[in-house]
Amino acid sequence: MSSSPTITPLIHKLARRDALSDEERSVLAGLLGPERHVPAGGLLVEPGDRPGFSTFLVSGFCARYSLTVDGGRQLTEVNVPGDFVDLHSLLMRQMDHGVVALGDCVIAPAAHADLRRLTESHPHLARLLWLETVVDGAIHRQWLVTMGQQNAASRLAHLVCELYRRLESAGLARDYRFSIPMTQVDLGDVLGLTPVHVNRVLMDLRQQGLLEWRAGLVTIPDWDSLVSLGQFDPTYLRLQSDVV
Amino acid sequence: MSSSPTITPLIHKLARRDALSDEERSVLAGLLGPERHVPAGGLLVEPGDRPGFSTFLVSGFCARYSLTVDGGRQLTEVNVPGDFVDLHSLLMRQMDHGVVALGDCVIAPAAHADLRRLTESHPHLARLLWLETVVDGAIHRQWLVTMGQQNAASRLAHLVCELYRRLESAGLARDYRFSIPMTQVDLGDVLGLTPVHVNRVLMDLRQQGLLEWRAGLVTIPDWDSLVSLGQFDPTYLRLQSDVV
DNA sequence: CGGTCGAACTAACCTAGATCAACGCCCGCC
DNA sequence: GGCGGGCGTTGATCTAGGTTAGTTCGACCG
Repeated sequence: MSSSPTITPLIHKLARRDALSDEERSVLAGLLGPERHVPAGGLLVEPGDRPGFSTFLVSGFCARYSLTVDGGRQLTEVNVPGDFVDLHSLLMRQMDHGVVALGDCVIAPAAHADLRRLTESHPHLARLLWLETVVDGAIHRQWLVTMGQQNAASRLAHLVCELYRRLESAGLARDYRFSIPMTQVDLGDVLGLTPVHVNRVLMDLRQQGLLEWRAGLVTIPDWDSLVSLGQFDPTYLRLQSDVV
Repeated sequence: MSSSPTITPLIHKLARRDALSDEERSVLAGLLGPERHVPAGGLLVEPGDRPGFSTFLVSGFCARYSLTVDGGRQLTEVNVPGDFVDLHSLLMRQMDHGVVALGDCVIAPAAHADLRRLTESHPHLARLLWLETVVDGAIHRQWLVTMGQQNAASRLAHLVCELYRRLESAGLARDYRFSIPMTQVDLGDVLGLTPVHVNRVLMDLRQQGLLEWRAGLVTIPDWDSLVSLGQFDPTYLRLQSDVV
């Protein structure tokens, strides 16, 4: 069980928030189990599940979703490589939502028993993981603000800005372009819009030269304008150090 | 510094989720500092603050809010007595949002230094507090679902159901009635609606015999219908035991 | 090589909710 | 005892986004 390269994104991510000792790094290295592949559209977790482990996203993209009784689907967060998609299931045993693979994903489990043991033996690491779940909450709050106060174009702009910064920070985006396997239907489920209207907004932003989103490839020709349209302020993502 | 009655709602709340030892109870009892009063409309925390303590709501109601550049205000959670309103500030130092008193409030601080010490010495308690922040995230997710998928009337119905169950669980509501100092403007800021439309929806539900909301006093004549209108399922609130 | 399926795109029409503008009520204040 | 400011209420009008019902195009497949 030597440390696999799987874990390095997690170490990088936590170390960006606060310094990690060598010992802490080696504890993290022992946390993840064997990798597993999930095809596009597959479910990593289903609502109501009581998993015995939390799932770490090694590569690919997935999203948390909830279904409504009348057939609606709302995506409540998009996860990028380096994220724990359901770390909170350590505390809240039964999943209140599912997680769907947007494209092909590689995931690795971290057993709850090990995580619980970690909270006993390594409180500083535990606080860093706690912070991960707290940042999820901050992302949710920000999405609530955009849903409640901004129109479709602003919401879309905000989402693209958030994804770009998070991917950039994970080393998966640069030069204002990135690729992500989300269809216009998926976007509608994130933004609370119909696919038809997503398309209209997308065409509109394209014509204004603010955004290209074609075949999973996103290009941002005018970052500043997109930021101001989406009223995007990245503070809530806590991508810089924030000692805990 | 003997234990004040201030702390008992917190002990009750945590004990509802998992058994607490006498020693854990006494640690909690030593956590809260002296009470402070905040008048209606006052700010418990402002965006950008870096508080050295987390604020516990002893009595009254408050709400987390974010402001947008064009003058909008979005309330992202309503807090009821027994809630920590900014427990996450222990991890995420700088506040990404503010907290406003909806009516007169009594609050008590828990020093971050003490909380951090608690995570070292009492991991089980730490996990219970972690769960508190995780439940906040679940509430945010549920609100995202209602914002994205439900119309004004359903959103309002859902909010009232959530408030009733949370207040009931805190011993502050029974017989399908409770009082809460929220104006129609506040409701609009929660639901992402204009006060005008909140009023129309309220009048409508009143005429249908589903809901009375007058002068801060809420009455639910037909709980089942309100639940089904709001598609309310209380699981996400974790009001029952959920061993951690 | 035609057939099917998923995804992007388009157009015509419709409604939930916003906007704007009053008006009444109550309560605290000068 | 008048008066100004929240708060609730109402009506007329407007618009962002939903609904319905397509077309197009490329990828895969038998």
